[in-house]
Amino acid sequence: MVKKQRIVTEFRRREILDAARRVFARHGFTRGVVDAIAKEAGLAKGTIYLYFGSKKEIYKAVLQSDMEALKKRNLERIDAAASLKEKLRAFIVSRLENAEEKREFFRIMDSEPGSLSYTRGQYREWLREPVLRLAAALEEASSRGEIRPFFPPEKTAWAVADMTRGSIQRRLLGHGESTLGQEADFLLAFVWAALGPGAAPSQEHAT
Amino acid sequence: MVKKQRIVTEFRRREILDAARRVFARHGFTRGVVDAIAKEAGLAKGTIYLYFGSKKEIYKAVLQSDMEALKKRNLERIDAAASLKEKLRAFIVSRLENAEEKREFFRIMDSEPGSLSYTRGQYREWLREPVLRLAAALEEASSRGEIRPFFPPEKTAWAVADMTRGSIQRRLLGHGESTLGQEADFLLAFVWAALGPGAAPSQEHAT
Amino acid sequence: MVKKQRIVTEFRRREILDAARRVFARHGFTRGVVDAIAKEAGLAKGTIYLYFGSKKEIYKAVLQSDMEALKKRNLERIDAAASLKEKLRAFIVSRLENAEEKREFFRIMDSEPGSLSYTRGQYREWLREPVLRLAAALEEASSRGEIRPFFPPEKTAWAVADMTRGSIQRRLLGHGESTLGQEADFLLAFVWAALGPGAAPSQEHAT
Amino acid sequence: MVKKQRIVTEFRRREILDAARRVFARHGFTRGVVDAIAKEAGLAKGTIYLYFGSKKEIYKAVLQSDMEALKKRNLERIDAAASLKEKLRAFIVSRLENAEEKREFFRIMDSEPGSLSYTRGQYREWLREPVLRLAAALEEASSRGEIRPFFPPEKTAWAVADMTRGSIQRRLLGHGESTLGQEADFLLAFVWAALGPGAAPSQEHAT
DNA sequence: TATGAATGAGGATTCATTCAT
DNA sequence: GATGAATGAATCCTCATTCAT
Repeated sequence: MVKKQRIVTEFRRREILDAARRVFARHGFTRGVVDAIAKEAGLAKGTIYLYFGSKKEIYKAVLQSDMEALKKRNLERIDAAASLKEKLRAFIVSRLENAEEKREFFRIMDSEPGSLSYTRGQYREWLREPVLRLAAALEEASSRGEIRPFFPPEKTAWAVADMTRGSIQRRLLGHGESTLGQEADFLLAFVWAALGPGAAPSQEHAT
Repeated sequence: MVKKQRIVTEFRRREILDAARRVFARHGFTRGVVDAIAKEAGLAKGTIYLYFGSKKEIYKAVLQSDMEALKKRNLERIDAAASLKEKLRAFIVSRLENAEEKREFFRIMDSEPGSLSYTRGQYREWLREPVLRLAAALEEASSRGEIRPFFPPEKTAWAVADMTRGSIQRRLLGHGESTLGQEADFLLAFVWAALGPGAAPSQEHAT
Repeated sequence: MVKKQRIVTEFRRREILDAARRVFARHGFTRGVVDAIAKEAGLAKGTIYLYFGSKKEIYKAVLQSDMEALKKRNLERIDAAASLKEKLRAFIVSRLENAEEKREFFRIMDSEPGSLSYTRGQYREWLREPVLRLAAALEEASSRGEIRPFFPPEKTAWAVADMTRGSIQRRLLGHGESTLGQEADFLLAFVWAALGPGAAPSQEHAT
Repeated sequence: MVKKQRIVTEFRRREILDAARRVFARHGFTRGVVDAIAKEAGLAKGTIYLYFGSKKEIYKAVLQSDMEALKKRNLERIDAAASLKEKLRAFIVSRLENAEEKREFFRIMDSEPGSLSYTRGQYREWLREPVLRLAAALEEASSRGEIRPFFPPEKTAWAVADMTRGSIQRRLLGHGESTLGQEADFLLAFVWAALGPGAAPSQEHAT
């Protein structure tokens, strides 16, 4: 029954990652001590090292697995949407929901990255694909005349991502009084106002 | 001559903060060791503790003083601008320039914060005032009919801040091939396209 | 069938000792981890502890059993030899051959002993008997006038053992370019030159 | 007064090395814990690391410095001696005396080497020079007809070293009832009997 | 004031040993 | 008997902070 072995091992790894995620979310990487992770997982310290080679590896695994999952979900949502507007909404809503659900992961992302010269870069890496997917949709819509053709698709897509991210952070900090839906509505409306069909941008009183 | 005392003390503090900023920018908080700061400042380690109570205090002071200065400059630039559009440009350009110039500070902001459960929050605190200033300008312009009245001023202002921040980060990571000016132009154009006078946003095919 | 039990047990013990010998030879006592021994023996770690109480015990058992075997062979060879010279050659050659064959054991002996305050002492213990046998032969030969009567038999026997040991070590380190036979020939010739019938030693130009 | 700094530092290093030597002599490398070294030196653990980068480095430094000193003394003694016989005595006596005086060092050498794949090799390295010096003297004496020309000088010199080492070890283990002088006398007599002018070795009943 | 040597608490990692299955 | 997952004591090393000079 080798299969069972695998499953148990996988289960333990997941337990540890879950514990680690909580600990890292609370204290960041440096102060998220292995002892705490072990305790949180209900295991002895040594046991942790049966499943992971080092604390850093745990950290990376937490981020990796979460990012992977989130990216996947993100892309699916975008792809499932038919129109550009729907895709934009899918991107925004999906990310806001992810943040709601994976609060801990986002807290880590928001907390202690660069020192490891890993997190931040990895994070953008993860974002890149959905953003590029969005950019492609923008480009297509632009060529079809659905939206104003003035804005470079990739820059635009990143701008959408940045605004969404800001919303998420404010929500994580408890600064948001509006609901998730309101937040999404605002962002979509704002973006669409900029992109949507209409007069060329800033043709009046140029700087 | 107590005054002179003061001045010397202030001078030393500044020296230490400058050294610390460089060190923290290079290595983050945890790995930015006091020894390195002392060496960078050309002082003995013990001396550091004559001017600051702890490493954390130094860290806070670095951020505090930088934030303060940047905020001040930011506000001045906004206030000096006459029209809303100019104010928006002032906000965006000023921040991009700040990032260019105070690269180290921004690298810190971008690197190891939350673990201290201090940085990130403080950062938003600093941003808040300029953002609110922008929001006020938006509100006024809105009431004067200069821009579309559909978007809540504060949310809008934060969105502008978020997009700008994203640009800064991409530039810090070396991902930006465009010049600072191009970046600013795009952001302004995008924002203005959303805000600018014209048809109401997304009144067509509502979701 | 208790007997069968015994046999199986003995077999397992031997398997473990063989594995342990290889591991200890490669890594010494401290770094020769039980895990490695288990793997080498094709057993689970826990199983090891069914046959030995502790890692130290395994270590001792390895040395003990090897020493025992080597000592036995050594004594037999000495006893089988007729003349003193033959006995000397038997002692030297036997040890050189042992080292060749039980390279691993000698590598252990040569590697990490004293820390356990056991090995080194044990090693001499093992040597003692063959050395004393040699000493007895020397004494007899001396009394029969076969060799110079000037040297205390035991000291002499130890000297022979020491020279042989040095040769072995140099061979283990790869420093020996000469064959086993040449090495033995030299040692025997040297010893015999000192002992052999002839003028009294150092009677000329005394110190 | 930079000089003073140097001296104090050097003094501390020496203190630590002395403490470490004692600890390593007692427990070997693995079990000679840094804590014990610190305590033995009357310092805090952290202080140790101000003077040495790692435990291994301390260990190497102990051996290195001792070997260096001993080698130097050894060579001087050999060089100071006029005749071959005197040189042999110098070599033997010097090493026996060294062992007496630097008992701890020899205990380390005798205890836990190979695992570090450093000690043992280093040790022979240290020995090599005096041994080769001796070999050179043997060769010369041989060519001058002072001693029998039958034995390869280097092999002979190593044999002398091996016998001496054996004596030292037995003394360290407390097995020696004879005085240092007696021990030296025996070794010298034995060697000289083998080398000294006289009949060719083993010309009778060859094997 | 300034120094920098000394401190020691804190944290990651290893590995002999145990024990439930 | 056999297993190998789990344990946690033991150990090295780091670094913020103190303090005698």
